[in-house]
Amino acid sequence: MASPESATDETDDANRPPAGCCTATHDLSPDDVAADVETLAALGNDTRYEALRLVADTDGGVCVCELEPALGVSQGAVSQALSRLFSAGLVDRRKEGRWRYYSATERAERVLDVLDETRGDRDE
Amino acid sequence: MASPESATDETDDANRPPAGCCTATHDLSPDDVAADVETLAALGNDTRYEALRLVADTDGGVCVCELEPALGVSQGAVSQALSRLFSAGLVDRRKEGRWRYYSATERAERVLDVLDETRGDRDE
DNA sequence: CCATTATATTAGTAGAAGCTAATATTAGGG
DNA sequence: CCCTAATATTAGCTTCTACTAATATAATGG
Repeated sequence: MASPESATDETDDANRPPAGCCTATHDLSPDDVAADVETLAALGNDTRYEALRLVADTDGGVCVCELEPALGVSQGAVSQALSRLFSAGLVDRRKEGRWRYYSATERAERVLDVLDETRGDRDE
Repeated sequence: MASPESATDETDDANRPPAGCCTATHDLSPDDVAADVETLAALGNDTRYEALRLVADTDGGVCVCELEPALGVSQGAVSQALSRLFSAGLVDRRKEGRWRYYSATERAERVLDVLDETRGDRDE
């Protein structure tokens, strides 16, 4: 935990890693980080990921009842999954009669595309 | 739960949602789904997300000791975070002397880029 | 060899997540 | 109005997560 950047002593030279060391930082605001993490966490779950895939594959939008059999969880769970995707900005919803149709947002489509394009890249 | 696709009765017409209804499917193998979900779940956590951002922002690679102060968790936790990112295919690692350097994979860079490009898109 | 440093691993635990089942809400049609 | 169907919400429970603290492993240098 000595993280050699110590100006305390110049004598030891082999004790310091090459790169511009210590306490790296990035330039994202806490809000941006939170938004990204929420987006990713929302998708990092089988039920929600599959739900989004199904939603994204359908043009007109999908209603909850269509997803229930495909996802194999209860109606309540499907509704919860879609709500979470919605608040993460990954789906839009539109009400029509007694149904509610969900469709993927641009952000969602882009993320899914990148996953498709880079899947199987075991390292670069 | 009646998911109107029932050929049982033609009489009710208002009872059926417009789109090609029921039991949507996608065309990904279970392994692909699992890989994607693991990738996303690995990133859907503050510590690991920040760790990847820091790793991705540094050219030569970052060693564990540099991340510990920035992430504000214990050394063990940093190591666990990086291990998880590694097995999710989001970082590569290289050993050098007594340090281990981590760097972001192509998949990781692409995902981060998409997040940057689409952040703030509230729908569309 | 022994001490030290960097990282990994393990056990234990507090808290979060995700499900089901039950109940509430909203909309349409006799 | 009341009944039914689609979806949302809530409570409760169980399983998983992510951490800390402690310990193990590897590499370097006296």
